[in-house]
Amino acid sequence: MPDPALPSLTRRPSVRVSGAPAQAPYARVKDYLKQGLATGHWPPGALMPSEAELVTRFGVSRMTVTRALRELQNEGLVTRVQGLGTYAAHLQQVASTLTIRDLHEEITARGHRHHAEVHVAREEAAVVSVASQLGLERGAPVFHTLIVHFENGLALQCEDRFVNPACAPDYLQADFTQTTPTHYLLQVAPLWEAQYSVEAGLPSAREARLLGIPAQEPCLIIVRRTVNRGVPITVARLVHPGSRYRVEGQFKP
Amino acid sequence: MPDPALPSLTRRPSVRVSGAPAQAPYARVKDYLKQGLATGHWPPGALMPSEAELVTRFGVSRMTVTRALRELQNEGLVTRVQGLGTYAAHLQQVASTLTIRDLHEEITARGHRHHAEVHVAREEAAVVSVASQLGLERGAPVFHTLIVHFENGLALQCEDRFVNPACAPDYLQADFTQTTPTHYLLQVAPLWEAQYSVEAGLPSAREARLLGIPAQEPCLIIVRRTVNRGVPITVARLVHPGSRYRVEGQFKP
DNA sequence: CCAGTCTACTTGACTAGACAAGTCTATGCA
DNA sequence: TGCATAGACTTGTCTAGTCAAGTAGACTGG
Repeated sequence: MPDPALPSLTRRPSVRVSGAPAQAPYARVKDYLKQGLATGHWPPGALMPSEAELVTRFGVSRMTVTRALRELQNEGLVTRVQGLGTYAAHLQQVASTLTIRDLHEEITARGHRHHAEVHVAREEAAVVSVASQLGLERGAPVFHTLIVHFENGLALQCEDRFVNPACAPDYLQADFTQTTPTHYLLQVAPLWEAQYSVEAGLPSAREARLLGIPAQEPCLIIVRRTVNRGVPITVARLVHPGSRYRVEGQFKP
Repeated sequence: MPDPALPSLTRRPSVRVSGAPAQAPYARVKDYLKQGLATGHWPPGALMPSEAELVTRFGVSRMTVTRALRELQNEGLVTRVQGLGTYAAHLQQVASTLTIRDLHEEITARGHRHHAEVHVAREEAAVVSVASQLGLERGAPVFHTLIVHFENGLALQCEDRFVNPACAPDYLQADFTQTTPTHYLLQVAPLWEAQYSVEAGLPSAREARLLGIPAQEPCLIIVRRTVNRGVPITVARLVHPGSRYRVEGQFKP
């Protein structure tokens, strides 16, 4: 396979000529490969240059080339197999990502006012569905909160949450008009793993009433389960009026 | 700050005793730090051990420690500042991620059958909204496809897509009953950047008819805009019946 | 013809140094 | 007192080499 154009083969320890940005060598190698991938010079599945080739081509040490390739691998742009070589990744298999942020942070970042109404905050006996998701016995005590979050006085989220008491024994003592459960739980137990599901659906009658929306309004429903070091912490159902809330994100390889 | 328990200070080049997994040194350092973060030994914002400290503590070279720390940094678990040190990250500021996959891949991965109905596939003059998103003049020619995707005979997605002809001049020649537009476009121009928005809403009358659902059924609506090397490629509106489709994902630091 | 072995090439991981550059503190001078 | 500067400490990046381990193809003996 021939090579894409090399960007100036001048070497010597990244000399900063006048106001030039002076890119680090590993970044130069990385950009060279990235550009070849972007232009289709190496179509998905193609064998890319070996480390040794890049070493001689760029006149850098192998560690430098290795770093560039490892970062491309972490970004999902290439696949590396020991003994075989480096291959251009099948990008269509690369999953894109969406961002979900903490609600309080999101609202204040917009320069808006956030407040919360606490409707339920008590200990309950776990029903089967909750118990199984939190890894508890049926009937075991769990903490239950039902909080409605407002942005500039308009209901944005109805947060129905169950918490494993073993992970946050003082959960119910927190003042959830001042801090969000997410924020509190992250302080008590750092987040280690979370599973999400996002769907569109109708709110329950109670949720519609709490959110102040018609029962037929489509809602964006996020169910989130958080696990810390193998121990389930919390399960939450977050219901948002479809007309007021959307999730946005971007994907950059 | 005192130190979390060290996992066996025995060194010497990772000797594989019997069937032990023999963890790589950089992974041992990484796990040590990860565990300290998980147990709250270094709460968010705390100053963590310097590279020099870890070098003497683990008896490895600085490159090894650097790699462990750089990977933790890429995972968003620590923040590093030149001249200052390494700090435990404020996890609550870390955005979680959701995964969106190519529909055809998703359906076949479930072992189900995928087929598509092409309702529109033609060149049109761009209206203002489309032109601005694709970076074209109003009235410029754009390719427009409207395709409904089925999983085991049940409509799952209504895909309304506009494509920049400059990026994929032969787009309309493709057989979209055999390949998805996403798949085709990824072959023509590798994906470099994408912006998403996910919301719950009602389908248009036409969308409801094409999907075979009532006009009042809540739908998960994803709007995706893809850009390759600064040039907009395509804008798509993907409408999914809320009762049949959800987006799932997980977040692992 | 087949099975085993050998070799060349590849990535994976590491070492022990080096220099650069950013941040803070303590010191000394005007 | 106020300011400049010199260290000490930190991360960022690089070099030139080493050994280990996985893969594929060629070569050889039965």
